[in-house]
Amino acid sequence: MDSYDHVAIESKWQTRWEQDKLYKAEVDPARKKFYYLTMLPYTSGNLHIGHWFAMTPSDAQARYKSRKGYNVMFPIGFDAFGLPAENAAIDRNTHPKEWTYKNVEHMRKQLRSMGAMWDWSREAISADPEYYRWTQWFFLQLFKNDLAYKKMAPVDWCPKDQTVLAREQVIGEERVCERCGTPVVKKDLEQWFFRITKYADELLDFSGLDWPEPVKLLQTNWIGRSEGADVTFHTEQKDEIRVFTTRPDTLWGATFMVLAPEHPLVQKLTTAERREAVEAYVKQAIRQTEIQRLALNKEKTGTFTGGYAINPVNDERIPVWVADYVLMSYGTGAIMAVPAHDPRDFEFARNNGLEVRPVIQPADSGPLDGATMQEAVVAYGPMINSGPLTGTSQESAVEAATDYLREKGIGEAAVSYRIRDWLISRQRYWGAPIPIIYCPKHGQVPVPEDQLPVLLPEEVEWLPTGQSPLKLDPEWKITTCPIDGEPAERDTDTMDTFMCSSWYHLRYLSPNYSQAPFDPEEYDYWMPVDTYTGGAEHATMHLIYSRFFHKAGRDMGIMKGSEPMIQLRNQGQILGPDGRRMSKSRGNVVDPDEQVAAYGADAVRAYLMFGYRWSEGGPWNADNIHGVVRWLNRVWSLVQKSAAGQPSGGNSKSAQQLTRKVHQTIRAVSHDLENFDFNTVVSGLMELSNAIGKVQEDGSTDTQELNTAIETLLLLMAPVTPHVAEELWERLGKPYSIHRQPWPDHDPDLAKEEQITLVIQVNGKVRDRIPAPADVSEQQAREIALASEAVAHHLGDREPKDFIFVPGKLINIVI
RNA sequence: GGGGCGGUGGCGGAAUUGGUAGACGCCGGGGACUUAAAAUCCCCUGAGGGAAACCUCGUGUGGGUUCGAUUCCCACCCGCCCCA
Repeated sequence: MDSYDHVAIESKWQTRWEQDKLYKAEVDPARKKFYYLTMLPYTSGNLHIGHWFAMTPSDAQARYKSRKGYNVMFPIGFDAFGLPAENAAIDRNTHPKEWTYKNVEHMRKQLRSMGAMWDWSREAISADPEYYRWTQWFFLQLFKNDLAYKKMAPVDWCPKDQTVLAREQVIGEERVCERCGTPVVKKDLEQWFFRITKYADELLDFSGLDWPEPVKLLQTNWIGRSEGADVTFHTEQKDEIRVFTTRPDTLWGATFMVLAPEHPLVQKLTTAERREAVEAYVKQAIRQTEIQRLALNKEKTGTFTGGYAINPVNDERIPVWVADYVLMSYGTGAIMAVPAHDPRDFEFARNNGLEVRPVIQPADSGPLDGATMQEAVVAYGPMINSGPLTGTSQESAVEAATDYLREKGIGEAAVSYRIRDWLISRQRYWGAPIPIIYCPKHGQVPVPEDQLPVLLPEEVEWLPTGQSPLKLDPEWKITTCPIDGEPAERDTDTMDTFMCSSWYHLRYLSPNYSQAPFDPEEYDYWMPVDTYTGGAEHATMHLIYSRFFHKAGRDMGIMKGSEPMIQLRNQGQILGPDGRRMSKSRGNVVDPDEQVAAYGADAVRAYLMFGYRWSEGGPWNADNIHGVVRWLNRVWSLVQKSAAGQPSGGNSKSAQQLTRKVHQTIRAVSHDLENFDFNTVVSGLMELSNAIGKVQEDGSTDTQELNTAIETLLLLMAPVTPHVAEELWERLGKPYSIHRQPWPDHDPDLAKEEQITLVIQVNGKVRDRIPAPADVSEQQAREIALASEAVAHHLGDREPKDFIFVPGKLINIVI
C-alpha cells in the first residue's frame, strides 16, 4: 500500500488530460451548452492565491455542469495590455512586450498546475496583433455608427513631463506627478469617447439577468438617472447659462448662481475689480480632484465674479459666483443656487452672506425664515413665495413648475445622468493603437478594415521622455491618407484596456478566426455566457462596459441578444495572514506555487473551497489547510483498504445507514455546488468519508454498500480534487475518465431518515430529546412528550394549554 | 451625509420556509501506538455552576412580534465597501 504522492499523480493526470484533449469544447447542437467564464487574469507576472480562490471553485462548478450532461466551455486567456507592463518595463529596462509575454509563459504554467478544465485551444491574449486587430475593428464600427467621437476633455497633465497622467498616477492630497513630484494641472485635450450615455436607460434594465443585487444597485447608482428640468438663465450681457435642476419647484428661491471654475463664461462675467481674485481662485481650484472638491465636510469656497444673471421666473437680478463645489463635468457646469432648500447652497450662502429665501413650506417644519434658518430644508412641500405658483400643493409642485417653464419657453423637463461618456484615449505606449488617420483635407479618416491591424511599433522609445511614445516614431506616425494618398498622420494614442476586456469572451469563441472577431457558428451555439464569476470591484467598470459593448454590437448587427452574461457571481478576496490586502511591499503575499509544492493542487483547491465563504474571502490561514490534507490522506487509505479487502459480511443495519448517508451526500453536494456554497460541499464530502471510515473500522471492507459508497465519494470529489479522484478511480479499476462519468443521482427514499430525534420543548425551551420514528404522528408525539420525566419535572402540576407539532422535528408543550 | 454588505466558540465557518445554535475543520487538552519523536487512531473542547443527573446564560447592544427568533420588525453600536 503506497502513500498519497500528490506530485506524481498531479503531473501524471495533467499530462494525460492534455494529451486526450479531455476538456476541449466543441460545437454540438445535439447537446445543451454551458458557457462558463471566469474573469481573465492580468499579466502581472504571478498568479497569487487570490486567483486560485477565484478560479478553482469556478472550475469545480464547471466540472459539475459537465458531469450533469452539459457541453461545457471553460476558456482562459490573458489581459495583456496596460500601464503596469510599461511601468515594470521602465523599472527593469526591458521591453513591455518582452515582460508581458514572459509573464504569460509563467502564468500558463501556474494555471496548468491548478488542474482546471480550461480549454487551452481557445486561449486569447489581448496584446496579440490578431486579437487587437479586432479590438481596432470594433472601434471602427463604433466610429462609423457615431458611437465613437472625439472632443476636448479635461485631463490631469504634468507640466514638467509634458504628459497626461492616469488618475492613479496623481499622488496624494497635493496632487503631484508620481514620477517627478510636480503639481499636476487640469488641461483640455482632444480625447476619444464612446457614447455609453446613449445606452444609460437600457443599462438600468436588468431584467433577465441573474446578477447579485449589490452589483445591480452599484450600476444603477453609477448611471445615476435623475429627473428634473433644464432651465435657461441669461447673464446681464444676454449670454445663456443653462442649468439642470431636480427641483424646479424651488426656482423662485434661487438667490444666486454658481459656475464651475472651468466654466467658459467665468472670464466674460468677471468684472475688472474682481478679476484678480477670480483668477487666483480658479487657478487653485482647478488643481484639486473632484473628490476633494465635492467632499461634504470641506469648507465651501468660492468668489464673486462681479457679474449678474436674471432669474427667468421672476426677472430678479442675482449675483453669479464661481465655486469649486460645482463641477464642469457634471450637468452643465453651472447651477442655480437655492440655499433654503439645498444643503451645499445653504452652507455657501451663509459663508458668503447671501440671501436665503424659503419657497417650500413642508407641513412638519415650523414657518421658515431665511434669516434664521439653521439648515436647508430639503423636503418637498407646498410652494410659497413663488409668484403665480404660490400655493401649489406638494404633490403637484414639481410638475406645475416644469409646465410653467415650458409654457414660458424658459425650460423643459429633462433627465440627467451621472454616467459620462467613456473616455478611451490613453497617451500611452502599451495598448492597441487607435485606427484613425488625420488628413489635412479629409479630417478623421478610419483606417480601411483590410489594413488592420495597425501594428504597435516595437522599436520605439517607450522610456518616459515626456511625450506620448508613438508621437516619437515619425516612421510610424507619418502615413498617407486612405482617401487621397496625400501625407497624413496616425492617431498616436492607444485604447483603454477595458476596451480589450469588453469583448474577450467573444474572442474565446474562435481565437484563430480571421474573417471576423468571432465565428458566427460558435457565437450562435455558445453565447451568451451562462455563468460569469469574478470580483465585485469590476461592477462599475468592466461589467458596465461589457454590457454597453454588447448592446452597441447588437445595434450594429454584430451581436445578438441584449446581454452578454446571464448569471453573475462575485467571490470575495483572500487577504494576507495579517488580515490586510496582499501586496509585495507588505511582504504578506501567499505564493500558490509554494502551497502546491507542499500540499498539492488538490489540497489547495479543497482548502480554498472549504475554509472560506466564497463570496466573502478572508485572511489566509496557514494552519487550516492541514485539515484538508489529512482528509485527502484519509480518503487515500480508505480506498486502498477497500481495494485490498476480503469479502466480508458486515452488518446490514450499518450498511443501510451508509447507503442513506451516500444519498444524503449526493443531494447536499449537488445542491451546494449549484449554489456556490463550496465550503459545505467539502464538509459534506468529509462527512461521507468519516461515515465510510466508521463502517470500515467496524470490520467491513468489501460489502457492496461500502464499495458503492467509496465510488460515490470519488465521483462527488472529482470536481473539487480532480487529480486524486481520477487516480483512485483508476486504482479501483474503473473506466477512464472519472471526469466523464455521469453525476450520481440521489434516491429520495434511500436518503430518508427512519429515525429522528424528536425534540420536546416546554414553552419553546428544549427539555428532552427522544428517538422516534420519522413519521411519528402528533398524537404519538404528545404521548412521548408527556411520558418524559424531564417534561414532567418542568410541567409540575400545570396543565398543557396547547401543543405545537412540527412533523419530523419537534413537539412544543405550551403551558 | 446617503446607500450596500457584514458582526455566531480561542480561530475559519455551519444552521431550506422562524423549529435541537455551533455541522465540518483548525488550534488546544488527554489517551493509544513508539525506545523516543513525527505521522496515525480514539476521547474531550461555547461560558458559568454542580460529584453527577442536570440547571442557568449564550449568535454585536437594547427593545418588539411569536408557543418558539442567529433567522422577522424597530432603534442603536462597530467593521468593510461604494457614492457624495
